[in-house]
Amino acid sequence: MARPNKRTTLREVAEATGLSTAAVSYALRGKHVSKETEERVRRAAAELGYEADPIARALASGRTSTVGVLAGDLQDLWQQQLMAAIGRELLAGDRYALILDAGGDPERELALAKQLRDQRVDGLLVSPVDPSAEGWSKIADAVPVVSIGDALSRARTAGEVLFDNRAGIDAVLDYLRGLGHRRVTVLTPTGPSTPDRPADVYVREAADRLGIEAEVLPCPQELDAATAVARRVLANSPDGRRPAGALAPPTAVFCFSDSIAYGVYAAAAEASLTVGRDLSVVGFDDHPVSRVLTPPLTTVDWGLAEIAKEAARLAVAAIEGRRVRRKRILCAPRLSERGSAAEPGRG
Amino acid sequence: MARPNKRTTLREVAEATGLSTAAVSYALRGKHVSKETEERVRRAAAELGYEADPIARALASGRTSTVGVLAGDLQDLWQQQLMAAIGRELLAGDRYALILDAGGDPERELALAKQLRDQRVDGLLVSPVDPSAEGWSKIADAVPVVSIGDALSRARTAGEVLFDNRAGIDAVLDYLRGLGHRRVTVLTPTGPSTPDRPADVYVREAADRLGIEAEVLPCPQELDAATAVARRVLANSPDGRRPAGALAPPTAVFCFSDSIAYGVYAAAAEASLTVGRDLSVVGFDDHPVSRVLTPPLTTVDWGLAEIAKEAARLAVAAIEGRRVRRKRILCAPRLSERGSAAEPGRG
DNA sequence: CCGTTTCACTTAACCGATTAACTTACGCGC
DNA sequence: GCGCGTAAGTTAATCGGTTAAGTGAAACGG
Repeated sequence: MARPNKRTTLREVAEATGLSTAAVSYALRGKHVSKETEERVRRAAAELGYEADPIARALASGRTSTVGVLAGDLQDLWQQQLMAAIGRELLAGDRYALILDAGGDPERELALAKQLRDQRVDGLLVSPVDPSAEGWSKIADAVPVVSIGDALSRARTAGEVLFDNRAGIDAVLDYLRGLGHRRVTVLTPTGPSTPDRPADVYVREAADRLGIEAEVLPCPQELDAATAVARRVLANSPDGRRPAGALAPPTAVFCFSDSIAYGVYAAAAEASLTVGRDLSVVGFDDHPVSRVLTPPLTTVDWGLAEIAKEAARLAVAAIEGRRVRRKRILCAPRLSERGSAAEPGRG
Repeated sequence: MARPNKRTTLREVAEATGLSTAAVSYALRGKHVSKETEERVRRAAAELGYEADPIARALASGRTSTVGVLAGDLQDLWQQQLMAAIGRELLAGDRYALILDAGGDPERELALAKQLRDQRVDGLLVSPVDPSAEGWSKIADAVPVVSIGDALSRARTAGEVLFDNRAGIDAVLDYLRGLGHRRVTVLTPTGPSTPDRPADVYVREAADRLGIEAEVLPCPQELDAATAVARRVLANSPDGRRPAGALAPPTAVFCFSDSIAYGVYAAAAEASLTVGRDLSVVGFDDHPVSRVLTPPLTTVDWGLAEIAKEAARLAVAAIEGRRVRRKRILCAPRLSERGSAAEPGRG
């Protein structure tokens, strides 16, 4: 009524009740005031439509009941799923999730993380582009950080939700080997900061152990780019049109993300190869759409819902200052065997 | 060096340079101070590693160089794409996009919008669950709001990016009719607040005009739920197993979103129907994955990149107080004709 | 009956900036 | 030499809360 387009402030509630601003502030947060006063204040606040200004509160108290969620690359379908799941999980716990996208740029990633820290997010969840960056350390000192997918090697984080990549790789390669494949191309995501990806090492180890000839190639997540890479992989393909000096054609492609696998599907279609018969494809995320492809993509399910739940739990625990049994959650892979991988046909 | 884990404040820079905090504040923002002083201040600030506290700044100035992006439902694949695109667009313009997810809940949507307004986002982009809600009005009075997909009927927004649904519906139904379809099921997204969707009306009008028998059914976006609905639609399907009293089976399904179409693909596969031969399916978003399906999904392309660009442009213009020629952008549909729709086979 | 808690508030400092209003000093025209 | 405009800073209020420290009165133990 009073001033149009102006919010009611704490002071106004104080004047309305004849109390001090401090009393009102305490009352609204249920701290050492009499039952009656609290009730009186609540009533007045409701009447005036008072709602605390989060910015002022953040400045004074240093807290915001807000959690930052930083995606390394929101273009990636799987990260989209992850962010959605985390957001929902946090919302269920009455905290606002602010989702930011680093767009795959390590510098931007740190800049955004700092921005969030400065905005006083109570906690920060990251699916990092560059987990080994120096900068994480200072950030993790100022706000509890939970990382997902990769451990932040130089920071003391509040928790980590990691994937047992070794087990996942073993499972997939075992499976392919069991089907009879001996020549597998492995497409791993290109990352700016990955001089010697542990995943690559695992692949080689597993391949050696199983007697599989594995060719590891970096591949972008984005569909068109992935398709282009896949085209090159299939160029030296079963029908014999293979350039001199090219590697032998793979009978199976193991993709480190389902979006990469989609690129392979697209390239296979162009080359008139039938996935699941002429070419086996295995993914690594279990994106919902993977079930709809023809044939449905055989992939690795890491339990997205639980990942989100665990990550949120770790963050909330850290925010509330609770200790937690295990700061490091290791997700186990479950192979979702569907139709896209089969025995190699003609080699 | 001085105090560990404590940021340098404006005051400290002031003391270091022997100036007042006001002078430093002005200097850092290049306002009426001498060149030399400005230089001196910059140097000192850099030396002390000073960075302005965004919260304090927001409280004092009311601005944040931050834009809120509110997704009605981040579970929806298309909105995921949209959010990613918008985030990237804004980042390119040096503004941070804070993405929030309302989870399809209209009340939560407004609560989050208020939260963002209170956090002093400079602008707000919304892909609304409930565009007709009262609450938008107060929010749009406090911060420039650009809505995407639906106009906020009760608010004075800073801009709108809408889809020419009528044209899209006409294009699709025209196309299906041209192929020979006379019996089409239309799956529109379930929305909590849609008592009489204009889209439904358009469909009926177009169907009447074209002599098509259209059955409009609400359908959730989420894959499993959509599959369930699609199963029911196909239950009374070409092979004759149709329950007594059921509607005649459609020869084509027109889905108001690609994710719904994915559900139809899944249900069709279960029923051993070949999409593009036994059943025609058309989508409405052009999600990247749609190209990878077998057959590739015929769908409507609205130009996601341009939508994001226009929305960001409108928001930025409003934030900077610039006037803009057209506040209302109407996106034209482009039918991406691929393999999922064909002439009806045996009916 | 006195000293000590405890309760229920109040006072006032503080968070870290921005910004309106005021002060100085200098240069300039006449 | 005087008044005036302007450039370059300073002072202090303000944004809207939180919170440590203080105060006065009632309750309580001995």
